[in-house]
Amino acid sequence: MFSFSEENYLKAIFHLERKYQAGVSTNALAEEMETKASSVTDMIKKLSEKELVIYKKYQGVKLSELGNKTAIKVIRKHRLWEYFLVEKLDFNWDEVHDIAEQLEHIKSEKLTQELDKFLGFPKRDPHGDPIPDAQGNFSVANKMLLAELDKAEKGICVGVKDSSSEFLRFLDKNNISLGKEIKVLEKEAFDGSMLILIEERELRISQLISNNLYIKTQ
Amino acid sequence: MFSFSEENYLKAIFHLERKYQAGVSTNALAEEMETKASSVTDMIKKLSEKELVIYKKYQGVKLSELGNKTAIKVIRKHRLWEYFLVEKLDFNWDEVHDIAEQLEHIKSEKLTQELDKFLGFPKRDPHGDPIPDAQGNFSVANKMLLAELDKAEKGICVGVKDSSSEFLRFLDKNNISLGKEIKVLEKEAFDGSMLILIEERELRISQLISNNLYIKTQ
DNA sequence: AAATAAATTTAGATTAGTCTAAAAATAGGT
DNA sequence: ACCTATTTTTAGACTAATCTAAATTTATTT
Repeated sequence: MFSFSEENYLKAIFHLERKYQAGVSTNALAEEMETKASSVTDMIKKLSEKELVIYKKYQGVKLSELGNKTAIKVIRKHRLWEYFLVEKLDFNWDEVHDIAEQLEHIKSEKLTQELDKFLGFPKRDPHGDPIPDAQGNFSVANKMLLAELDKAEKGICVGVKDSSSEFLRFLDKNNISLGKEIKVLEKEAFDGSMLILIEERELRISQLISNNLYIKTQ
Repeated sequence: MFSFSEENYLKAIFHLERKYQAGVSTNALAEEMETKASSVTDMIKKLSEKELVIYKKYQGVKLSELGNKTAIKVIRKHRLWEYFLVEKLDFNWDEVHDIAEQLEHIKSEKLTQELDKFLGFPKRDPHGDPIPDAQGNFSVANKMLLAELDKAEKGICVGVKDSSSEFLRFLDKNNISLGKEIKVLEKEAFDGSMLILIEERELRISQLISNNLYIKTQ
């Protein structure tokens, strides 16, 4: 079907499209893929020939219908495997990304379906991201960043924006996990830090932290 | 670490070494890998530079200590995944080979260990082949081919030599599965076929079949 | 609107893995 | 021991994915 590299580009474009609806630039894609702009141009041409993306020179790329469908399939597999690793093999949520990056490219419709069934058709991966179903549908939660909450407001922690091992381990260390309620006690205008209440504990967190935690209000 | 292709060559050499202890020929390897002899020579050179095989021009190859260890790790993963697919995801034993061929290349020591633990440290895969443990040790069963049994002898079916989907489905259709007792009622010298007794049923099977079924006698 | 800066593409090279065709080495038969 | 057939290796080419460096296009600034 498609190569690992092609699938990785599609996934990257999919994610970047959320940020740049007008079209994903070559440089943005190069940064996301940790490669050079010239390599990106080459690959985009190939994806364009295969009708996976819409591309006009110098104008950036967008996923075609087919490209979108393909990207979602890869993301579905990635998130199902992450769920499997955490729920069945006792991995911590900070250890699963790199392994899922490999597993997401395994080609077998039946495997994906059976895995989904075995896991009980989970709706979200360990980082709170929605898992697309077999038809490619997934819920787009009405979540917001903790940093956007005002003083005295509260919400449930539902996801992380940064899912690096470093950030996740920081959260573990401070006993912040998905599903817990967080209330903003104070906001410091000077540095953007905030004092929060979580499980009876008061905790001061920097803006970098609150900018990477997704919250659902009420 | 090593590429998919390198790992596949190591695995192929490992399997062929059982047949050709003196060294695996370029042509034998080419046939096993379904590629050309010239491609094999190129790859052998690379494996030799990486000290995975012992190679002298025109003399065939053998796995080095490192090559052997590496091949066994890949085989361990292949068989663990096959077990997973059959026991946890309800795959039939004839459907798992190609998927395991992909999964065997996933790189993560921890994943392999946790999967092994999750599965309860199984000793054999769905085709009766032994699963190497974390140290690379596995039992070499004292099995023989059904075709080698004489009239009136019996044994337990413990494995298959050919694990193609076609052969396995033939066995399913005739209700022959691992663990069942088979008794040889008659042997036909002319065509090598035999009449066997399995679960009260009498069945005539060709030599091609009896040559691909492993039996353990007491 | 021209000059400059930034982004993007092109040209040409590189590596891994493969191929075909030709050359070289080994093995077998007499 | 020689001739022939088979096996194996070498030489040169191809594709996918990448790179550097140069050229081109677009964007920004004055």
